[in-house]
Amino acid sequence: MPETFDFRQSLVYLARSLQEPLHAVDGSRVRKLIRAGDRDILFELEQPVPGTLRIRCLNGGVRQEQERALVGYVREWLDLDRDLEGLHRLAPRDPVVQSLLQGYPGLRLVRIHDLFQALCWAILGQQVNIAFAYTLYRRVVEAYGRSEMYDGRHYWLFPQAQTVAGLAPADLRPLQLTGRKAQYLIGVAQAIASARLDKEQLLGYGDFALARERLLQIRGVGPWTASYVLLRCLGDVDAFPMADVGLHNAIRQLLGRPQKPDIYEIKALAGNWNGWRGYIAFYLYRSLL
DNA sequence: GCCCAGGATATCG
DNA sequence: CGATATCATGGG
Repeated sequence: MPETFDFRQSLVYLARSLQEPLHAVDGSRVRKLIRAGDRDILFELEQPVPGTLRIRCLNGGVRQEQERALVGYVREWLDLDRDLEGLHRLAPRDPVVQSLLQGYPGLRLVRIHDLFQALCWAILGQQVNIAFAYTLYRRVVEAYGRSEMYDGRHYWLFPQAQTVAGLAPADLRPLQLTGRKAQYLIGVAQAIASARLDKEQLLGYGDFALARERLLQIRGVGPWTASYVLLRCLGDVDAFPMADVGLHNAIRQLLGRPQKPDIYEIKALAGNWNGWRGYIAFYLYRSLL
């Protein structure tokens, strides 16, 4: 376990919404259902001793190969393999970074493994407040995802792209998605289901700028959504959703300003964060909880 | 009732 | 290319 990691910080972020359908935080542990090849694995993550993490499968045994997949999943989910030295080096000469690192020591990016899920979450979050975005998200999951019951609670898997690809906007409208969000989601689902869009393909470019261009070709994916997905799903820690009003507000609070800084000031600030703009964006999101 | 919210797109000058 | 209109709905 890296020294610059505090599991409790992950839990705070994971517990930010009571409507979150895809994992459940309960005190000092989190439970989550994931697809693992031929079966679904419900696992529990806990920190019995500082500096360690314990992964336990709750719904049956795991073969060695599944165990490896599970460990890999967790390492990606909580961004455990990242060397944050570069980020910490920024702090001494940047009051914003210093304040964030002091405020949330050991916080690491919480990633979204599934590309379809990440894109949907971003699209649902476009131009609406987070609370409403969670409401839409939960409705989509509960309408088209799979769930497994454990210990009196449902654990959900995000819907598969193939499922949503077969829907019509009229199917999603009753969930109170706007006509546009419905179209965007279905379009993204079709792109992924038909393999025109694929996470491995995006990572395979070996250059996040190319992945970004590819994402921007998708209808409904603009600069904000592309950056958000690059950060949360693809792990591009320099991807900064510049147009994000939430980030603007986080920076305003941090600087103790009455009004949001304009785009030029934000660009100037972010200019000092080269290589780590996305990670700092995640810390800024955290500061809004 | 009003303003805001983790935007994207089409259209215009 | 930059500014503007439109979408469209809940939260506070």
